[in-house]
Amino acid sequence: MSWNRTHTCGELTINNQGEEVVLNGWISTRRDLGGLIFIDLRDRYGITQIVFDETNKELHEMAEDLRSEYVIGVKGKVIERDEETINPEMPTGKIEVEVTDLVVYSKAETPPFEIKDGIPTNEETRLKYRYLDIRRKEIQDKLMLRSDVAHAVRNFYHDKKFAEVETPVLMRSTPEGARDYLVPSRVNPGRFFALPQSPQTYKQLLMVSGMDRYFQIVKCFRDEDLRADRQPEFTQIDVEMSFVDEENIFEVHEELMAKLWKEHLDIEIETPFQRMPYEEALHKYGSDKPDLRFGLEINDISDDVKDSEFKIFQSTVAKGGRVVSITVPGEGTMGRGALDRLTDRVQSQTGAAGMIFMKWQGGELTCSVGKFLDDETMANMAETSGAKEGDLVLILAGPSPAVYKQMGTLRLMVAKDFDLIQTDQTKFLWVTDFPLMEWSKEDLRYHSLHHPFTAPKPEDIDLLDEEPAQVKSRAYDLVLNGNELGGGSIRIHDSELQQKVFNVLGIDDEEANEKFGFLMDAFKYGAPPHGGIAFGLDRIIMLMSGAQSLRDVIAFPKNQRAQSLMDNSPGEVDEEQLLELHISLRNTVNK
RNA sequence: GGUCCGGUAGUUCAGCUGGUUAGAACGCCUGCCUGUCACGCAGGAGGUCGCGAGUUCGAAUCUCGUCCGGAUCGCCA
Repeated sequence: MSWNRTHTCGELTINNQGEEVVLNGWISTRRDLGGLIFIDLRDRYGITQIVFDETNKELHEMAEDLRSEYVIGVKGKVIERDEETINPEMPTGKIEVEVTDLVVYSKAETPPFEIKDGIPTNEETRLKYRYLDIRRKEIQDKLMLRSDVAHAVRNFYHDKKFAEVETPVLMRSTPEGARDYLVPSRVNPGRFFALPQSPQTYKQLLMVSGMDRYFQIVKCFRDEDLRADRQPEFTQIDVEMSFVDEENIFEVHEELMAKLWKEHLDIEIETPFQRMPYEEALHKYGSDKPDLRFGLEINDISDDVKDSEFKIFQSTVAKGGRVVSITVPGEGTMGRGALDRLTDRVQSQTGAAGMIFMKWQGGELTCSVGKFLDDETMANMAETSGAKEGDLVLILAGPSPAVYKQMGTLRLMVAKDFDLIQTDQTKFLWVTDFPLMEWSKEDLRYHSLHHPFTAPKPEDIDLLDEEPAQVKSRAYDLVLNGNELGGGSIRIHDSELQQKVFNVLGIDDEEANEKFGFLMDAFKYGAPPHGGIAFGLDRIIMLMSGAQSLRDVIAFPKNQRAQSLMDNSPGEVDEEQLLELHISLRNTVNK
């Protein structure tokens, strides 16, 4: 049984002086001065110092046995501290509680790591004892931010007349996209549910149903390899709206983002956000999620060098590739060794064949392949690159668009190396006009860039048959400081067009009908034009809180092998369970 | 699946050109201490150097294999 607390450990101030109070909490630290014992009592709300002196011998003896992380309750009186013993660092630092009664609810073993902020303990240990990790304030703060943001998001959509609708977690597996997590059906031998990669089809069906505006904060699942910013189960803010175009969706969500950043980080965000077509993002920044907090824009110097003596430049341009550059201001003094190391990194991280550099120093242009280039060519290259005296120009050559992506990676590397990123800035950006599909060399067919329900730009529909790769889509991504926060599109709401897109994607009528027949049928009964978007809530919280890893903003995350080190999942199951599910394990599985 | 980094006390790390009994800090335990808040002081316990094989008179140290963790590429509509 527990004593009813009168206050939390974060709320007593000088105004409570003289009050008899009851506190419950964990022992954070104990400072035993012999006749006097101080304890920092901790709960989610804060820390309050409690004091035991020797006026009550029995109580003092009990206090001597208290240890870190014991869970206790105390009754006592709020005392104003003497001037010289005030702790200005703590909100409760002007008072302490003089204990008159103590109960130990539960003792604690010494934890494997200290429960305090800034510990260097490796993640493996922290994940195994995640319940202890979450006792730490810096993790609790992140979970509280997440809780507050989720609350604000719900209020925001409810205020705008969105309906919060839950969609199935057990659904059918669909082709396209990420690998599904599968769930066997006991009552349907040999059949499987899939966990949703997103509630995409359901939210579109809700539009057909006339729900008009839908949102959901919903778990999604993708069975792909993990990264610091990628977990197998993650949470989306999922949205769909009827009778809208891109601008309507942008407007609502610019307001949402501005509100979140203002109310939770006290950062003013200007709206509307900048918009940039995919092609511009690729050509200027070498990325579909450009970080706009620094310059280093990419220049196309192909025309300057296509007739030069340097064979690589010549042949690259002749084969339809590009020669591109970035100019690093004031770094013309960079030494050969440093440039070689940078070249190595570029090669190993981007697959670029090599890197060429040019320096402008003392009024003279020098280039690593200068003996093949005349002065005029180098002058043109420098001019197109926007270089000035003292600058360094880095050049890559290769097939497009690969060379742009390589340059995009180099651009980020250089920005980090030379500390060019203005980290105090918050640069939201809509990237628009994505290609609808791209050719997959592996599968020898077209793949949707976004998903197969994305509407093509009306003016490009005629290109679907002849040049699918040229068709632009009505998809958009929201990017923040080089991170993809979310993406969406205006959807196809016409069953014939949908069927056509499936066909171009290599899904024949029969398969389309089998896998997506329900959606195309639905469109035959009156489908409103509609579109939507989904944001990664985990990623938003990660960026808002400055966390380095998604794992820090998820209460119970998985490690890189998609395992939970705490409960040791996934685990084996009994033969009997498998039997019920009509499943037998292949003998390639190592037991 | 590839590449890179790492694995030594409860924790974080040092030791790694092979050579006495594997060290430090924090934590933990004991004692002293009435104004601490990173309390202080004195003392103490704590190790299968991830695991296996090899080289060697001798391996934490060198080699190979393997397991584990992380970063990253592929992958992620």
